[in-house]
Amino acid sequence: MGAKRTKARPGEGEKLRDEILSAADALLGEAGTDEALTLRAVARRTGVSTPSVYAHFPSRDALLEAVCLRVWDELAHRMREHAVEVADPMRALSRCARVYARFALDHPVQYRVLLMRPSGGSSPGAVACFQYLADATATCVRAGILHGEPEVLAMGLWSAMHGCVSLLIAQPGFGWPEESEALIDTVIRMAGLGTALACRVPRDAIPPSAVLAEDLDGVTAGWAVRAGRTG
Amino acid sequence: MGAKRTKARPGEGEKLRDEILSAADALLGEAGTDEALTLRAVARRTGVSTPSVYAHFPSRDALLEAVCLRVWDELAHRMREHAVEVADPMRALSRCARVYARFALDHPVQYRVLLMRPSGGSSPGAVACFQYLADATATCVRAGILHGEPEVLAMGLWSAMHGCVSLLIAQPGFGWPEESEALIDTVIRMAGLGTALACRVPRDAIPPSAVLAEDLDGVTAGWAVRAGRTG
DNA sequence: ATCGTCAAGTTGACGGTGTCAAGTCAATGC
DNA sequence: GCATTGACTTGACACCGTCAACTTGACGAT
Repeated sequence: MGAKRTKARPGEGEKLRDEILSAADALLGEAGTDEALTLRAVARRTGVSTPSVYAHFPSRDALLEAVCLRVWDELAHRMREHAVEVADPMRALSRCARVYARFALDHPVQYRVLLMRPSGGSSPGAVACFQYLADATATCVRAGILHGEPEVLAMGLWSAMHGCVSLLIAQPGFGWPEESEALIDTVIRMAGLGTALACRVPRDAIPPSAVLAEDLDGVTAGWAVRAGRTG
Repeated sequence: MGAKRTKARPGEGEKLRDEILSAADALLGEAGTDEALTLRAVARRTGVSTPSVYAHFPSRDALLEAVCLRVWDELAHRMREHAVEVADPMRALSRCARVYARFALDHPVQYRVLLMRPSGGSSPGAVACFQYLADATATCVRAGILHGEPEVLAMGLWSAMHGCVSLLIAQPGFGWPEESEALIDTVIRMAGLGTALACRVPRDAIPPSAVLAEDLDGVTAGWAVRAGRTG
């Protein structure tokens, strides 16, 4: 809309900031790429001249980051919503990871901008993403289920989850399983069980295959029964 | 260098293509960002006019992809070099994953361009990366150490490894362990062991924490001895 | 030896981009 | 009523990818 705007009164400059963010958000949503977020496009859509954006954001990148961070509130909300009433810490962690993946795939553009781009320092989006997983991991450690430094374990889990969703986002043409949920499930199970194991066996690499296969067969025979009963 | 070029003779047009690729490679290396790869900069450095690049590459993106794919030969070479003479399939897989991570961190710009960007189809770089891990995984399956669909297991492993290195690349300011090798080790152990376990326990989620902790304690007590002896 | 041909490169331009310096203009405080 | 000030605009700069049209120069054939 190129409709005329009545100039805001002194003190109401903040209102334009929100309008700019909304216009930017709409652009991202419609185009599905951050390349569509042009200062000129944003300005045109807000009904304002291009350099006016600079009154509220120091650069295009700052605007891009700000508009992408907006949806992070939703991540916080989903995390809170799904974390309650899950007594078992390991199941809570798995739930947390699933919410994480779902959030990333629901907001691929924003996730890509904040987590898959060279960011000078550490992006606030990344810190938030990690924190939720780290909290759930720490709970497992406190409960005696996982052993080791919670932060390191959480980084491992985060890596697995991020790798999964970022590949799904960046390489949609790869021959993934028809349902991306299947891959996410696999990664969650793998990362969860792997973390549980990796923090118990000694640090010097993966045990030899013979040992691995033999011991695992014993363990999983038991699990096959129990998990079937209680799941 | 703006030095004059003697125009190539007919049939020697391919030579310019290589010079362009080299110039582009140097630009990426010096700047550490693909944003420095400007058609004008490439042309200037090659001693040629800007549109001449279009005789060999249909677009800037095509040139960028081509120059990044160049280092993939090195990945192939490293894989072949390190894969030989590792008899234990599980150790070979772990070795393969380590080489993968090392390669990615040694070529962050190229890795980012080919794997961390929205690519219409599936990028050849991604396919290659996956293939090496998939081969090593398939060997483990054939050896009876891992069970399940090799492709799915490999995707899980790939996710974990890619997540690890892509976060290290894109979020260098995050509070990672001082030595990135430590994180890589953790992820490899975690992903490897997790894959070994996840393809054995039934599909319906992670076992309840009580079961998990109890069984794992039994397993890992044995491993602590054996792995210490044979590692 | 000269000419036509044709590949190889160049010139110049177009529309688009982020960004900045200077100017405009209405509402406010005195 | 006037100066001030914040909000916004105008106009420009340098750069970008890309394309159409033009020039150049080496070659084979005559």
